[in-house]
Amino acid sequence: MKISQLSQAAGVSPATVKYYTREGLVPAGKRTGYNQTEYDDGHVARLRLIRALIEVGSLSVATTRDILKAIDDPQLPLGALLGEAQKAGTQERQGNPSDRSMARVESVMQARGWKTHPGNPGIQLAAGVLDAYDSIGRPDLADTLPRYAEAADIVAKADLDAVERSGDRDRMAEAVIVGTALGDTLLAGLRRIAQESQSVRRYPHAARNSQEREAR
Amino acid sequence: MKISQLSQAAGVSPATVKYYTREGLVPAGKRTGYNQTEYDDGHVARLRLIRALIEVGSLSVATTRDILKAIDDPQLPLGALLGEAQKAGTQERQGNPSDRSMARVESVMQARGWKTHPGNPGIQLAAGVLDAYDSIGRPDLADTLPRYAEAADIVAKADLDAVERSGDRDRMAEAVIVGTALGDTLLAGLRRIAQESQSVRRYPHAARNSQEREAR
DNA sequence: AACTATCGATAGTGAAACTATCAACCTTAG
DNA sequence: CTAAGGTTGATAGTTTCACTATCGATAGTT
Repeated sequence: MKISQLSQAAGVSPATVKYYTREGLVPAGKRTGYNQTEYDDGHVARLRLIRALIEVGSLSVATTRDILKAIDDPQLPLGALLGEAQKAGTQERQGNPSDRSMARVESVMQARGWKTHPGNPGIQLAAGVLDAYDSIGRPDLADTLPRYAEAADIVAKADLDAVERSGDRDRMAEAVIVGTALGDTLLAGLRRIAQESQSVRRYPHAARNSQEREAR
Repeated sequence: MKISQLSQAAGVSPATVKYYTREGLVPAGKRTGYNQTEYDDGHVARLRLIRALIEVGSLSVATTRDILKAIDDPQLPLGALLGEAQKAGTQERQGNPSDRSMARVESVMQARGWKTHPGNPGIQLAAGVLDAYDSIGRPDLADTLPRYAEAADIVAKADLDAVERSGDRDRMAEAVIVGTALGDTLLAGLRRIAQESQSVRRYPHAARNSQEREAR
């Protein structure tokens, strides 16, 4: 398969295929001459995965590269892979969270019986949100925390079940990566549906015509 | 309060204050001379809110502007405000989702008794993720859908409760906006904690030392 | 009077994610 | 066999985003 066919099959431009290859997201094809390189179905699958992570999961090219590297390492145990996957959607927090917010997150963890290593990126992420609630003068919004945690538990169980059902190590690895990265988006979508539904149920008289101007 | 004091109080540079003012995220201060403008505490609060939405919620400046405009419009009913808030984190989907995925999302909605208007951005978002699962050859990952929906329901109820507890219209409006935008991040964080916890519970022997290299 | 701060306007910067161009060089239809 | 067209890696250019810097005019401060 030549680059134009690969490009066609995967739905990305040849220039982009080259770019991803340079950046190390796609393995180089098999050179068969000065200007001939042979690609295969594995390349097509890889490109589709990349596009899904970038477009649907909103990952950066650099994050996607790191994650794919983890999948490609057959030595890496699943636990470590999960650690890599979790870094997606967790852009390096700069100002680290306050002790107070960290303590609140830890108290929720204790309440749910959650145990992780202390560097889990989700802890910083959650604590950062609590700090943000404080900084805008809305500490009351943090009251949702236990119920969010209950929801997170349900999702995490579903995630791990999906990984277990996947079969061999490589498919499990893929499920970890994809489930974590795209799962955030899926959950966000469902949350929006549920929110509007709840809103309609509680305020049946609310005007919603402003939402008609979708087509702009 | 002069711009340097505002800048100090809110933790953003004077240049950035000017930029946000130009872009319409912050109302102009009260001019008191050719080169004097007076700002107040409302400006400080607004800037803190902006920083929270952009840094913690990862919203773009343009999306933040649109959302703030909705808060500022006292005519806009809460339902319409929710619609605006929901557009955050829902970057215009370009290729619209397949009928098959839309149908799957709708079937979950029916199962949970969810009712929304058809243009709800979450529907497209969720269906897009299902399409992505298909495109990478992992339709099995969509089996998590009902359990994700259960979790979304719990979160949405917590969200609406928080809005109701907020008091007057303006605080409710703020809760809708902030809860939707930052809630995604909070949920993502908690999900990561719960995931690792589940993983540790199920695979107690998994090596996790690769996660020690946090400080890079 | 000297110094510093501020004003709006405009130009510049740096990162990210592509996209275009290039000259050299195969492949293949006619 | 040859001409048209596809392919190669390298490199340069483009676009968008979110700021950041500079400017000349002017105002308050010591």
